[in-house]
Amino acid sequence: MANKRSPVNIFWFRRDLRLTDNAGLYHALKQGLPVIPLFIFDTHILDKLPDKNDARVTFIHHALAEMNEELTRFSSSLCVKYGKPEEVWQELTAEFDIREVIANTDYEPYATEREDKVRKVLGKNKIPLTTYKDQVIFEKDEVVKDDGKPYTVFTPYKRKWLATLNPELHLKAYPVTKYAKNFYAHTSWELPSLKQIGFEKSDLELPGKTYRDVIEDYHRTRDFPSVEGTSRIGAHLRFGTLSIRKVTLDAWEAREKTWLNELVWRDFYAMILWHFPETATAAFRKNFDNIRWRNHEAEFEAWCEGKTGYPLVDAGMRQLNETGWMHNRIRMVTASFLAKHLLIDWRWGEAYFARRLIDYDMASNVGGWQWAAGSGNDAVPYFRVFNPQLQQERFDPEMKYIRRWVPEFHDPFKYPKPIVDHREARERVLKEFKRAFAG
DNA sequence: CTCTTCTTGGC
DNA sequence: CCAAGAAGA
Repeated sequence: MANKRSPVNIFWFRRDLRLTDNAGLYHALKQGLPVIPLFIFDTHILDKLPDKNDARVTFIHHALAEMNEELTRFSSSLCVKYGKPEEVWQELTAEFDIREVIANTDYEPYATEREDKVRKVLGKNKIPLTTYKDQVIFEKDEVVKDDGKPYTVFTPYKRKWLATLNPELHLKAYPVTKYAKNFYAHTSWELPSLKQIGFEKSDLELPGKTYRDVIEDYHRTRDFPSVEGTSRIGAHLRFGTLSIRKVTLDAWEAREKTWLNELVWRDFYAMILWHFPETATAAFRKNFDNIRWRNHEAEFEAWCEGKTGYPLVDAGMRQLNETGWMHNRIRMVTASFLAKHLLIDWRWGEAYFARRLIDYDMASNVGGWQWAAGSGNDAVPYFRVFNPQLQQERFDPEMKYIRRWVPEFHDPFKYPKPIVDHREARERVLKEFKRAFAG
C-alpha cells in the first residue's frame, strides 16, 4: 500500500462509469503516478431528486459496484465520497498529496459551473485539473461552419460531422488496462450503500447493454413501439457505462445509417447545449417567449398520468411512469401533444421527463422538446401538429402497444373521453402561435 | 445576394 | 397540395 503522503493523481468519475475505453482514465494512468479512482455522490444533484427510489441513483450505484469488483483485479478500489464537490475536494487536498486531477469533460451547464468551483479549490493548492473528451465523438468547436461559428441546423452539421470523421482515429478505443498497474493500491475503501446516501433501491428493471441484435433492422423497426426495435442504450450513454466510440464504431461497421444518424443527433444536441447553455430553459427561437401557454394544471396532470383519452399518448406516459423509459416515436407524440394540443409550456414536459426517464440526458431531452414544441432553431415547423390518431394507425396499427399499456382503452366506462378535440386543439395552437410570432 | 434546403407530417 | 422563415453555402 502506498504511503498516504506520497504523490498521487486522482481520476474523477462523473458520467463515464467504466474502466474500458475511457479517455481520461487512460491518460491519467499513463502518467505513471498512482491513480486514485474517485466518485463523488454530489449532494447538489441528489438533494433535488424528489424520489428516494430514483432509478438513476440505483443505476449509478450498480455501476460503481461493478467497477469496484473489476478494480480488485488491480488491487485497487473506488474512493467514493458524498457531499458538495467543492467541499469534498477541499478535504481531498488535505488528505492526499495530489499532483493532478484528471476527468472527462462534462458539457452540461451545471457541470461547467461545478468544474469552475472545483478548479478554484484545486487552484489554491496549485493542483491542475485536466479534462479529456470522452462522452461525444466531436465536441465544442470540432465541427463548425466555415466561418467558425456553430451549426444550428442538423443536416449541414451532419454532413460536416461525417466529412470530419476518421473511424481509425476518432473511434479508436483507449487501452486502459495497458496501464492498470498504476491504479492506487488500496482495497479497504467501502462503497456506501444506497441507504447510507439517503436512497432506496429502485425496483425498475435497469436497461441491459446488448444492442447488436437490433442494429441491422433498426431503420425498419425503430418506429414501431410494440417492437423491440430500438437500442435502449440511452442510459448507458448517459452514465458512460458504454463507450460512445464503441457504439459508433459498431454503427459504422454495420453501415446502419439510420442508427448512426441518431448518434450524430446526440453529438449535435450536446454541441448546441455547450454553445447555448441558456437554451436548457429558454426557447431557442426568441419569439416563442410571446406564446401565451395555457398551462392548465389539471390537464397537465392528466397528461402525466396517461389519462388524456388519446390511447397512444396515454400508453406512452404509462410506459414512462411504470418503466422509466418511453419509445422514441411516442416521446415525440406525447411531447407534441402537451405543447400543441394542450398548449402547456414545453418546459413542464421537459421537467417531467427529467424526473422519470432513466436515460435522461439534458442536451437530448431539451433538444427533443424544443424540436417537438417548435421552439428549437431546427424544429418541426409550428404548423405541423402531430395527429395522435394517425400516428397510432401508422405505427401501432394492431394496437399491440396500446393494449399493453392501456388495456381498458376500449371500455367507455373506464377510459376517459378525449381531453381535447383534435381539430379544435389544432386550430387553437395554430392561432396562438401565429399571433405570438406576428407580435 | 441568391438559391436551396430544412428528422421522423397532415389536410 | 399545404405552410413561415431562416440557415447555410
